[in-house]
Amino acid sequence: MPKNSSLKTAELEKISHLDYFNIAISVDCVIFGYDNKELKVLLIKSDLEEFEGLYSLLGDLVRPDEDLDSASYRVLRERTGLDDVFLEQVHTFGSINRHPSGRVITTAYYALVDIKHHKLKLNHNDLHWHSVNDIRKLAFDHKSILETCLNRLREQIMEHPVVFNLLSEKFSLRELQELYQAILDTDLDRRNFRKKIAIKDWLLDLNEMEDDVPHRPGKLYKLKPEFRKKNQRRKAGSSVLAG
Amino acid sequence: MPKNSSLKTAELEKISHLDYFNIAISVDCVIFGYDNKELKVLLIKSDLEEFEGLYSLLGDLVRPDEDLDSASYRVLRERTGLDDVFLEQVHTFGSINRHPSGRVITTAYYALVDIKHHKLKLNHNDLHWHSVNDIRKLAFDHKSILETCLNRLREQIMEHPVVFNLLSEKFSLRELQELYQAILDTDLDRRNFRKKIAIKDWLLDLNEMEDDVPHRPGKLYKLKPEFRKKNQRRKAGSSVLAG
DNA sequence: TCAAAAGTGTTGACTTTACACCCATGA
DNA sequence: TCATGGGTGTAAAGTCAACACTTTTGA
Repeated sequence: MPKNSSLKTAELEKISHLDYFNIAISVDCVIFGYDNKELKVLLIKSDLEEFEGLYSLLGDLVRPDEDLDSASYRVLRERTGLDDVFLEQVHTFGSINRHPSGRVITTAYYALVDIKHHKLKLNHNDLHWHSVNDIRKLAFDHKSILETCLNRLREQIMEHPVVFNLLSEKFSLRELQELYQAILDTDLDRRNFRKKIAIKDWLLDLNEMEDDVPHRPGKLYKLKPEFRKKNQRRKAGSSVLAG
Repeated sequence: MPKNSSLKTAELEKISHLDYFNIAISVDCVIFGYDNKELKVLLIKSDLEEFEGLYSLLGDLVRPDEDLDSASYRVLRERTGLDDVFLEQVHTFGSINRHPSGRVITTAYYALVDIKHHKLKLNHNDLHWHSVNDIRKLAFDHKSILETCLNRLREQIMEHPVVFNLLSEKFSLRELQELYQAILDTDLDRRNFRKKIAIKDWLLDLNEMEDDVPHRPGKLYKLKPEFRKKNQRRKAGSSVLAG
């Protein structure tokens, strides 16, 4: 018994919304990896004739029964086989003509994966890792999406312990510094870098040494478990069901 | 003449997208104002029966022929009459059940307006300014959207000259400090605050004094013109046409 | 024995914080 | 003459950037 007769119910409003269900929504994932002292991004050959020869980010339309985070997580899982991955929403791109097939608004996420993880299996011949620095042109507005995500990554890395998702579990301080340098595209002072990392107190000294380097080996560290966060929501939800 | 016959054209792909045109997309604006030493937000009484008695943010569905920024700008203009407003995208909320009328994904923006601007005209009886600190419950997931936008605002204000959009053109350093305190919900040291603002070099000394205060009047300042940015894209586009 | 990187401290510049007094104005 | 806020400087603590030498290891 509504007091105010001008109130609509959700059911009634649904009808008037129908006109607007003609914009599609997608997610695009900027999947970063790290190899050979370079920051990489996972790209696929575009399957649209309009963009023949160009690469694009990995994305898909959002399904009616999944939320945005799940959709990007699904894209990631389908393309890489990985299911415990750091993933963060960055920005939504909604220019009218950004997609030649029609009106598609896309929400961009960035993901950080260990390019050497044993579970990583690229599921498609046209999927390849590209050095971020070498990328000139991408399909759609994906170059601009990539830049936005790279900027976000750069803002995050000194404040939050995220880059460890790009490394194997054990790493030396040299490897860590090289990774920071690759992301920031700059050189860092070794002593200052080590001091800064020490203050954060993110690392656990494993009392192990590198054994595969052609020079004096460094100590190995791993991220303290309390700072691992990756994709919490998913982990909680699925691990109960998976038993 | 495509070399690879598996390439689709955009026209072909359009068909397979049709299944997905059943998610609506909206924008929601967290419109901040400042009055009486309190940070305010503009809310409207929800017109959905499900949320009777609750307030909600100002939003609307995105039209097929407008981009996201334009849509949020339109909401702002329609609701406040203002057309030169600071507006920034914050985050996109896409939980499956966030809207009782169906699947609606929303992109949140925050706006900063001068609550005393002579052009400001609230176009609806159920539109009111609410103290951010007093808000308990909002319709939909709007409380969480508000919190996300408030956090973003707090992150921005020391780095970027944005808060001036909440003040009249001329203001004293006391007014500016009170505004920062309202946004951050904390007290600031007067001398340190003034030093910090002086270093930014954002302000122009107008060589005028307050004349409406019951105590010693302070100097008046305004933001240097080169730091005004508000909604650049719109201004550029419309001013040419408007002549 | 050489090449490569590990490991490690100090100094100066700068930034941040805490803190107190006199002044100008209107009521 | 009182209450209110305007306006101002300094010292101590902390942070940041620059910089060099000795050690360990593998080749």
